[in-house]
Amino acid sequence: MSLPNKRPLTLRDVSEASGVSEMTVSRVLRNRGDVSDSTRARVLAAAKELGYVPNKIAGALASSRVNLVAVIIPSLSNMVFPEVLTGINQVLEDTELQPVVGVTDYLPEKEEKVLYEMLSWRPSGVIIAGLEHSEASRAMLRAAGIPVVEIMDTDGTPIDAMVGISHRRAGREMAQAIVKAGYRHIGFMGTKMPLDHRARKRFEGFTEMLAKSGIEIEDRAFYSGGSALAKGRQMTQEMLERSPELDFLYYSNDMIGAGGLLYLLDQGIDVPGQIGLAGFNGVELLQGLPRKLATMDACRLEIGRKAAEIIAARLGEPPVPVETSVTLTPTIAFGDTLKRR
Amino acid sequence: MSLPNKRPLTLRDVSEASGVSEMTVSRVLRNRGDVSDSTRARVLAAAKELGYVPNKIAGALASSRVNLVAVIIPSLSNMVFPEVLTGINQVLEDTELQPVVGVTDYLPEKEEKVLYEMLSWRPSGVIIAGLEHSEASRAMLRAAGIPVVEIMDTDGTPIDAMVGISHRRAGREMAQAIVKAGYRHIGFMGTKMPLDHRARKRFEGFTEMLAKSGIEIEDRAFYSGGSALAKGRQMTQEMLERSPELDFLYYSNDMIGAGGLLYLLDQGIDVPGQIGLAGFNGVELLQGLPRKLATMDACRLEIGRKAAEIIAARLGEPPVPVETSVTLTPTIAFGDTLKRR
DNA sequence: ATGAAAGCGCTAACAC
DNA sequence: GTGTTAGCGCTTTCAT
Repeated sequence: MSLPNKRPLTLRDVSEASGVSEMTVSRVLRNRGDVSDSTRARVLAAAKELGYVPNKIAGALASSRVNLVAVIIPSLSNMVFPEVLTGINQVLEDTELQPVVGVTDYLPEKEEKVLYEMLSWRPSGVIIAGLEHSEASRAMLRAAGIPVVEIMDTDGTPIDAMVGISHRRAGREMAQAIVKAGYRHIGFMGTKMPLDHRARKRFEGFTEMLAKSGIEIEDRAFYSGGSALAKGRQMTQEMLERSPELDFLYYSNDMIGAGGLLYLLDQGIDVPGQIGLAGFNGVELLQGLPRKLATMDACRLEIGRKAAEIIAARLGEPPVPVETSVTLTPTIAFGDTLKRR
Repeated sequence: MSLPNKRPLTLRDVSEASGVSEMTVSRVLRNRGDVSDSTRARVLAAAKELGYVPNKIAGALASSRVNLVAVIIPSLSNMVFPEVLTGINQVLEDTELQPVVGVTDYLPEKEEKVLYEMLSWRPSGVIIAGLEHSEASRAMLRAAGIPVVEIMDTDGTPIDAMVGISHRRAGREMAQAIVKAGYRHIGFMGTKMPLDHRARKRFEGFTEMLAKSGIEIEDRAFYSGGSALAKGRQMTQEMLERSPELDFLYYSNDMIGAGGLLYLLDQGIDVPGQIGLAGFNGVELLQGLPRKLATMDACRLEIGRKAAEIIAARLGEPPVPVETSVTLTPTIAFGDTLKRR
């Protein structure tokens, strides 16, 4: 531990301090090849003494191996992606691989930029949310020549591999459960995000299945920005004032659904008797609410784990062949806001 | 856009495709130096045609410049750090710098590991949460010879620069407000995290100020894991059953505070008349609750912004001198759960 | 305005 | 077990 040098330390410094060749120092620091215990000890002592931190940039260039996995997601703020990251981390922790996260804010141009930026670091693999990407992004991913796992959604064709759930089917199943429970006058609330393809697909599946029972959504509302809980409250109030005949409210995410639930309880409305409710995602938050919102788990942790496993398997030596398409099946949690039939 | 080659493209490929030297191609791609418009056009066309993505590893090694800023935080799951990241992003977006996030889970050993890992990529700067680090971590940070901004907390001495609030003072001020409002029997609930130094400092400031009024905390409880909202609910119930004399509950974060609030409202208890409540953080979620929890904003966005500004200023050409210690002052939001005096 | 040569700090491959 | 040599793909510097 010396005084702050201007010049960063190099292998050469450790080599000189320990009287061992750079090559041997390198071997010790990477636990490669045979090095005698005495030499190893001497090198480690010198490295520690100097406070040497290897330069991965040089290492990566020389070995053309980069232990990074690019993880590209739309957002960090809605609780769903952090959980996916947790799953990825859990798996990658047992490997040499390191996740590096990029955020796109649901913007294709930003996705393109982030992807370009990350690929320029030559990662060993990519995990990216969604199946919809700009043509340029798809081209980059194909050209990269590395494993690419598209996650969250399986309604489409992957570039390479995919892990997720069918949001269309999720929407259909919820519609089915609602109709089966006897609700007939349905309202929908969601985020104003034309680029959230998964929310869109859920909605499409939902309306499609309702149509089969001759039911149409009777009111809908979209929000953007602000506290989802507060918006859920406010939108629910507005919608019920506008459309008092509604007997079910379907929310595109649990947060606004929770806001709606709190509002209805406040008003003393009978849930799920007078009005039923359902959200989507299975967020942990719901556990603390006075009543449990019906929802559908998006299998976030599992998606993260599985995606990381595919990357790790592909990158293994030798590469293990793995399934390139994993569709998980979420189940409805009826909670206390959706009659069981 | 060619078929997936096994060998990644290099400058040389673009050079050959465009009939211009590698050096000139490099200049075009970085917008450096004088290049004739015709050459520039030819090069750009070739690069695009091939789908070339520059190799930053080689670039960084050659120029010994890396436009990365390491951001090291304890967690992504409690909403507070994503907001700090947003602030950092907002500022760095206007620069060449790119944040790279590492997560420590509040574990010093993991912090050390993550730091080592990140420093080995030779970032241009570090933003790291907290002032408490292992001796080895501090040594690494000093030896790195790059700007280091420690964030969130200013109760201590920074290695280089710091931006945050005084959690001790935050605790004291909340205690003061509570006593002033006439509450005398106080319970505390928090996370079981001996390594969350900021929560600890708030608690210390809180008890210290209470002591000045001759008041002592009469009951306390700690939790770990699970849904904070649910835990807040449950712990509040248990605490009030155990200590029915309490007239105020101070929570170490808003999430458990919100759980407590929902429980009390369920029970029909008069808040803030019979029992007052306060949390900490000013999370957006609270806006949707039936009643607003008293809290204190941790200035998360501003901390992120300011930290990034310091890094950017230090890294500018020429480096702009900046304050190395910024203490923001949060104010109490009384909401509907703390009598105003 | 463009090119040639040198080398960033490390590791692969081979020699001893 | 340990050392030597030759790059990895760029950018710097200097020449033209």
